Amino acid sequence: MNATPEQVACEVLDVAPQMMRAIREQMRGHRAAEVSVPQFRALGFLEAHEGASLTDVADHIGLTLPSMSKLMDGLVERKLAKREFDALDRRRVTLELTPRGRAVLQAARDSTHAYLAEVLTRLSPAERTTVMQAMQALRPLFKSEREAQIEAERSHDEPA
Amino acid sequence: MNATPEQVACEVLDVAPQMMRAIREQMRGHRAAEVSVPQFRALGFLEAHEGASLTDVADHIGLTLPSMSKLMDGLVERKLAKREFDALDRRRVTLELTPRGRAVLQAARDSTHAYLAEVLTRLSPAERTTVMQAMQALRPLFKSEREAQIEAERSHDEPA
DNA sequence: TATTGTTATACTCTATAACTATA
DNA sequence: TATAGTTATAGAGTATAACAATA
Repeated sequence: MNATPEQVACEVLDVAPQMMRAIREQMRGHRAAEVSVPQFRALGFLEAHEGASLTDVADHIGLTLPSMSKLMDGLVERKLAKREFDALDRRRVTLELTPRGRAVLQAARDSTHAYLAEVLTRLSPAERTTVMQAMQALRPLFKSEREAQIEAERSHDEPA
Repeated sequence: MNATPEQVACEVLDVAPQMMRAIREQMRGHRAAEVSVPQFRALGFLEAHEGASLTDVADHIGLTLPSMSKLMDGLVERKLAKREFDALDRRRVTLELTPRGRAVLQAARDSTHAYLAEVLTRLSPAERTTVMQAMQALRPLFKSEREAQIEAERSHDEPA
C-alpha cells in the first residue's frame, strides 16, 4: 500500500472524532470519576509537573489562558486541585493535585484504559502493533505550537 | 514489538485528543468555512444521505436527539441545511444540504485535508502507510452503538 | 512597559427531563 | 401507547476583549 498524505488525512478526519466521542463518553460516563477529557489531561499534567503555573498547563493542553483559568476553577471547586499564589512572583499561580484529585485521576485513568484495552482486544496482535506505531508516529506532529517552540529552544540549548 | 492492549490504550488516550485539538482549530479557524467538527460531520452525512431524518444523523454522529436538533438549528439558521416535514410521516423531518451548505462543506474539507496532508508529509511513506492501516483497523471499533446495531441487523438480513 | 492571570461576554457541544405532535 | 422531534434547563469547553495586579 502506498498511502498519500491526502488519503491518510481523509481517514484520520473520519476516525479520530469517533474515537474521541467514545473516550469522552467513557470518561464522563456513569461509574468512575466523572471528569471531562480536558480536565483529565490537566490533572495528568499536574501529576507530572507539580507546582506548574497556569501558563504551563495551558501551553501543554493547547488552551488559551482564560479557558484554562475557567477549567481550573472547576477543578479547584471540586477540590481536585489546589491553586496558590507563587511567593516569589506574585503574578504567578502554582497548581497541584489534592490527594482527592490524585485518586480521581487514577480512577478515570483506570476506567478509560480498561475500556480502551477491552475494545482493542478485538484487534489482532499485529493490528495492535500497527496502531501503537501509528500513534507514536503521530504524537510529535500534533504538539501545541507553544510546546513545540519550547522544545525547539531546549534542544537548541542542548544540541543532540 | 508486542503491544499489549493496555499500552496501546495509553498511547491512544494521549495522542487522540491532541490530534482532535489541531483538527478543531483548523476547521473553526481563520480562513475556510468556520464550522465546528460536529457540524462538519453532520454536513458530511447529509451529503451522503440526502433526505435523512434527524434520528439518522444523530445515530451516525453519536449525539442525542436534542443535541442534534440544536446543532441543526445552527445549520438551518446559517442556511447550510434545509429542514422540512416529511409528507408521509409528519412526525419526521427530512434534512438536506443547501447549495451553500455543499460549498461550505467542501471548503472545510479542502482546508482540513490540506492541513492534515501537510502535517503528514513529515512522516515517511512507510509511517504514513502504518497510520493508514491503523485508522482502518480502528474505524470499526468506534462506531456508535446504535449504528453498530443497525449494521448487525442488516448483515443478519443479508448474510455474507 | 511586559507578563500573569481573571472577568466579562458569547458561542457551541452535550446531556437529561419534560413536552408536543403524529402514528 | 409508541415514535420523532423540540423546548427547557444546565454545565463544560472554547474564544476574544478588557481588566487588574505584579514585575
